[in-house]
Amino acid sequence: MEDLNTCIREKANPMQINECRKKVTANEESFTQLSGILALAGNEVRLKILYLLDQERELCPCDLSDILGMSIPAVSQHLRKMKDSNIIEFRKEGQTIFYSLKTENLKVLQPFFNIINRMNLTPNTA
Amino acid sequence: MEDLNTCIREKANPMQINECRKKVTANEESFTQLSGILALAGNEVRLKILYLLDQERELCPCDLSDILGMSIPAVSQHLRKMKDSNIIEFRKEGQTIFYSLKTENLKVLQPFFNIINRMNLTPNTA
DNA sequence: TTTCTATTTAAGTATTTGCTTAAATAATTA
DNA sequence: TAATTATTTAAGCAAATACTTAAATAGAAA
Repeated sequence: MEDLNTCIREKANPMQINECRKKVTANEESFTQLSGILALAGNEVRLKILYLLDQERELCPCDLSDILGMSIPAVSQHLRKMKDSNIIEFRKEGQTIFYSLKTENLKVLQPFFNIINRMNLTPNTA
Repeated sequence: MEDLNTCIREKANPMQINECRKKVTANEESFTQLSGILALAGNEVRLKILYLLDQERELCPCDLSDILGMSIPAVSQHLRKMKDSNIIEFRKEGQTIFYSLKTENLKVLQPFFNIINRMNLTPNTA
């Protein structure tokens, strides 16, 4: 009873643990970047927004609010988060702002959209 | 000044909005499921754990704690979360518990691991 | 200019998250 | 049996989230 909550298994493989440590540190940046994008897409509202932007090419906060049935500020704050993380961009047309996906991140996001479309292969049961 | 914070654009396309609503409701379940998995992988610690489980086939909380440099209870709670969401499973060997990825979810997770591996194509600058 | 429309921003709040430490389980060994 | 080891669970807490409402900004139309 000297080092409580520390668990140093006799059967542990120090070589394996060391190799794993190396892999983690070598990819540290990738883990940070990727988990950031996944965290954004890991919110149901934002995943829907991303999916809709992919489908429609571009949409404004007003329409998104209408489609998703939630307040405009709520939508706007989600859009800002994604804009700040550089996964979406916008263009102005009068007082309307159209948001769209940044093509750079499509490689990461496209598989998700494919999954969503593939998951729902029974649109009308007829 | 009658319906503040509601924005009904004249230029909005009601057809488009209606189609979008349909798409969202048709895929409601997919959005919930997928965003759940993405939220799990959207945490940097958990993404590392998933990556390591993929690389090593299976690992115990003790070794993961050692590799990641964090407390065993912290690791254990992440593992529980992923076990509860059915993306990992475990087997017992004595008092050691080995966690591994559930193969069902590999289709969703594999692209992430590929991205991590591809992101780091300059391991040693020599 | 004033009013209206589209959007953002700010402030407040309830909920969730991810850790900490301490205690509880459960299998193993002495 | 008691002590050790591997792990989980519980309680507590600071920080992050995601909404709300109200106010601010800015372009368009009257």
